[in-house]
Amino acid sequence: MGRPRRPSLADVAARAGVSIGTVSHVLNHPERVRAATRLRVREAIAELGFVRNANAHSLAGGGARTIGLVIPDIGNSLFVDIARAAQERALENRTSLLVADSNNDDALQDRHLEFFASARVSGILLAPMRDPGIAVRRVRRLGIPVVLLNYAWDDDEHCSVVIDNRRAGELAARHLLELGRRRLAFVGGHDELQPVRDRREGVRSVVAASRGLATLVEIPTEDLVATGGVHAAAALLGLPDLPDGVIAVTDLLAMGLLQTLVQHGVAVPDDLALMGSDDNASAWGGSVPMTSVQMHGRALGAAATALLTEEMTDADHEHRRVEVAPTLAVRESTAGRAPADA
Amino acid sequence: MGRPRRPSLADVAARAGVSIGTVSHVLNHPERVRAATRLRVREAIAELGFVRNANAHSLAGGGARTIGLVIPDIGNSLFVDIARAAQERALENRTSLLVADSNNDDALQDRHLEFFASARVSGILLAPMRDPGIAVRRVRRLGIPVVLLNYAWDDDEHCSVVIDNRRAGELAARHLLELGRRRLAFVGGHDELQPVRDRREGVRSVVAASRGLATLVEIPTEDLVATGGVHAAAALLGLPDLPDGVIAVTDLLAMGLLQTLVQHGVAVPDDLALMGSDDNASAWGGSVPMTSVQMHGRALGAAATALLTEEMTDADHEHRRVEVAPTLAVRESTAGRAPADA
DNA sequence: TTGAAAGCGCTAACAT
DNA sequence: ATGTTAGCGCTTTCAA
Repeated sequence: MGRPRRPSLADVAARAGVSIGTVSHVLNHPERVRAATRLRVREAIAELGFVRNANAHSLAGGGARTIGLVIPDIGNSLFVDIARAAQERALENRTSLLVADSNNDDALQDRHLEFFASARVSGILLAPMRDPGIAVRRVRRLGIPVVLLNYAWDDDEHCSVVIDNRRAGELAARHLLELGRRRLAFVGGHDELQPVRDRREGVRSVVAASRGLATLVEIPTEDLVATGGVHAAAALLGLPDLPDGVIAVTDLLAMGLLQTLVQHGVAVPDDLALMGSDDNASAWGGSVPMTSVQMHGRALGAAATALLTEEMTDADHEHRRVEVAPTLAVRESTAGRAPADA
Repeated sequence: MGRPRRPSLADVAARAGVSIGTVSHVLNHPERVRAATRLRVREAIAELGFVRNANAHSLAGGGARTIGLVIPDIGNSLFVDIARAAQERALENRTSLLVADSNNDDALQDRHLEFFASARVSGILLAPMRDPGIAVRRVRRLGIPVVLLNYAWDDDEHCSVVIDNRRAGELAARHLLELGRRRLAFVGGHDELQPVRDRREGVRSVVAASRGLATLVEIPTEDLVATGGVHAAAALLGLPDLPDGVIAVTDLLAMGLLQTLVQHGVAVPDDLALMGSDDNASAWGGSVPMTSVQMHGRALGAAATALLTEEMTDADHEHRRVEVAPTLAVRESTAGRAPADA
């Protein structure tokens, strides 16, 4: 009892019979210490179970080697992909990646930002659902680099990596038109969400360009997961004329649609071609593999981390915006059996 | 230019015309400060964009109010559920939840543990895939409480919250037997993974108890996601006698199986009843909703956080083990249309 | 090669 | 109610 918890540098130094400065050296500049001493110190560290206090380390000027990632939804595979790739890139630079989920809550997002800021992380990756507003400015004022992910925000204060969501919508609509579908529907979300808005714009523009060849009906949903799809399917079925080509703004939504439509005897893709976007890893596991617009989350995460790393290290860094192009993954839900899958 | 970055308490104090101690007080014990002064200080804080340095805060003895969660796979919905519930509970106590994904890599898991230890977080939730070994002991020696999630480790040094995986296996096997299935198959994973082992034991015990009524074939897979299921389906189809009841150790695996089996003309559930476990949110979105053993990740996460919080605050804390009972969610993949779904 | 000492930004006594 | 000051554990000159 009473044995000092949390051994400090001083404890290690005492045990190894050296000064505290020497211990610090074997931690940070081992080459400046004689091999024998180094060994002795390392033994003391092991025996004491010493773990360097990162707070003191950081306070005293040691580099932070931590980056924070703030995502709106840890259940969304796009952000999972982003996180995975970001972590891989971060580890290559010997830095840790911490993930904070803001659960689509702006206040929580701000809390997380503030937290990372107060922890003085070396950089932040932020994937906001809405305008991150002043919170992100606060962070920047502290000199902590922030890279915006998946959100187009026009100012030149930070780098950003975005998906061309408009193009995603265009790809989807064009695909259905090429399959001969004419009565299109766009299912998804509220206007408040930029990616939803952009994808819908893309769809609209293609339909508009068809000069009356195709029609478009838009069905908003409360959420972007399977439940929303189930409700939207009911709305579709209530239409006087069932669409023959449906674009869901997320794969989960498409899954919910699929399930309900099939239960009501609608043949997919014969009666109705259905597609999602995001290329959710789980979406292609169903019995009708889902056509989707791939968003390349891994590319997003990797690019963002690269930008952040550059900003963290290069003194003369110029803010840039990287666009990741979506691509089409054609599967059974639009193309039928024997699809030209990737 | 050269205006001092990262305003400190001293800067705020100077700007507000008070002492540094006063500023600290408005941060930590606002009631001890006259309203007018408080206001002045808060204005200075806002104008300067001051964000308290958590490192210094923690160093000087301020509570950490952070808990770290280490999970093996951020793509697994069980851990996503755990993380969500843990975050909710943590927020109720005004503490932040940081997630680190160890990507099924023991070395990375240790790194994350070490990181949280060095950051002197107030507690750690650890969901290990294998024996966390000495790394977790290191953390404990620092006096940081650790709660083990989803892993039964017999020692009395920490609390743990576990799923009764054996029971999960039993539930699954019993369900299939009750449906009249006799030729069972268990698909999934290597022996190295405790949850897999336990679930299989549960299945075996039920089959054994049937006294020859039922048979069981076991099919290992390389991974626990859809790909593994696709391969396993091939193995199933190659069997002299196709099983009529298949238990996949994860839902993703079951999804892969389903897709491939259906493509080969096997009717689910008529020819073959198929079920998974974990109750992956996305699994029930397919056109054949998947029967699954629900693992109640949210309950796990909530219980673990509660235990951790207790250990963090109560001086006289007794380590406990909480068991969360799995339950059956019967859906179409075993019961056919009009299932008795929850 | 090693030791001594001055902070880093903050909290919490203790004074006033 | 507010100011002063001694650390917290570490890094980093600077001296020895």
